[in-house]
Amino acid sequence: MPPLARRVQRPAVRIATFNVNGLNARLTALQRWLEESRPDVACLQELKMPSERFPSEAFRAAGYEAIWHGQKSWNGVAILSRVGAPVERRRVLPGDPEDEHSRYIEALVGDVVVASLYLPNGNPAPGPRFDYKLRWFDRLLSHATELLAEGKSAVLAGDFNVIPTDLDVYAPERWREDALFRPEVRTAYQSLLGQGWVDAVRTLHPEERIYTFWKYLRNAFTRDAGLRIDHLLLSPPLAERLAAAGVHREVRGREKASDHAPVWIEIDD
DNA sequence: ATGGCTCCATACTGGAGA
Repeated sequence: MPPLARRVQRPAVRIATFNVNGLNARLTALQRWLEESRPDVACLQELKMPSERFPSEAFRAAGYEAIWHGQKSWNGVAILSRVGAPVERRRVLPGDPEDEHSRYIEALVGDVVVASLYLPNGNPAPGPRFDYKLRWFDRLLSHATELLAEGKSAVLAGDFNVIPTDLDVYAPERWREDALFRPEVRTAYQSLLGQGWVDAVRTLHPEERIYTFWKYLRNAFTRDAGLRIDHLLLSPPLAERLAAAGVHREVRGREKASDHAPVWIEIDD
């Protein structure tokens, strides 16, 4: 498509992902971000609350219908939409009936398959927690293949806990042995791309240093000592319509901020 | 290798995060 033709079209759908690091602690900041940026679809991670405490009324008041999968203290994922209620397809990543972490939820929003995922952190590595991360990643690879086979517009959005390349971390050498950066997880991430999934932010900004997470410690945000670990991966039919992508960095700089910033994309109609 | 910070639990301290 020629650039001019793209420019005159109106973006039809804006999809965002945001690891809120505790929905109770973040509700006010989250509501402010929703009012300001008005994403059509927002995928949330790290709710850190039981499902029965999810503040669905607060989101409805803001114009969003939601589906969610919480659990006490840890994990928890949700999908919000203001363009029609998300129609849930699954709330568990297939492949391990023993896995009780709430790290995956998937819905149809309009004609787009939307998945909100929170991949395990995996530290310390090596060890059982890292093994769990790799097993979870294998399950994601299997399911992602099946999603692509449907041929639909689809997005895998969330906190992948993967730093894809040296460009995605402020100090690569310090992170080599970390569970977010070890070769095994980078290879798994590359396998997703190899299947045909498109990393929206990196595709539109191939050379730019873009971060989505900064530790709370040691003024990491002020020093811009960040990582890019929150991603939106698009199936080919959706990637064809990708118009813009970025990070709402300013949200990370506010009072009572999450340690992650929202990541967003715009999809042409 | 550790600690710095923030969240959650039923807590005055510890686990997890990344």
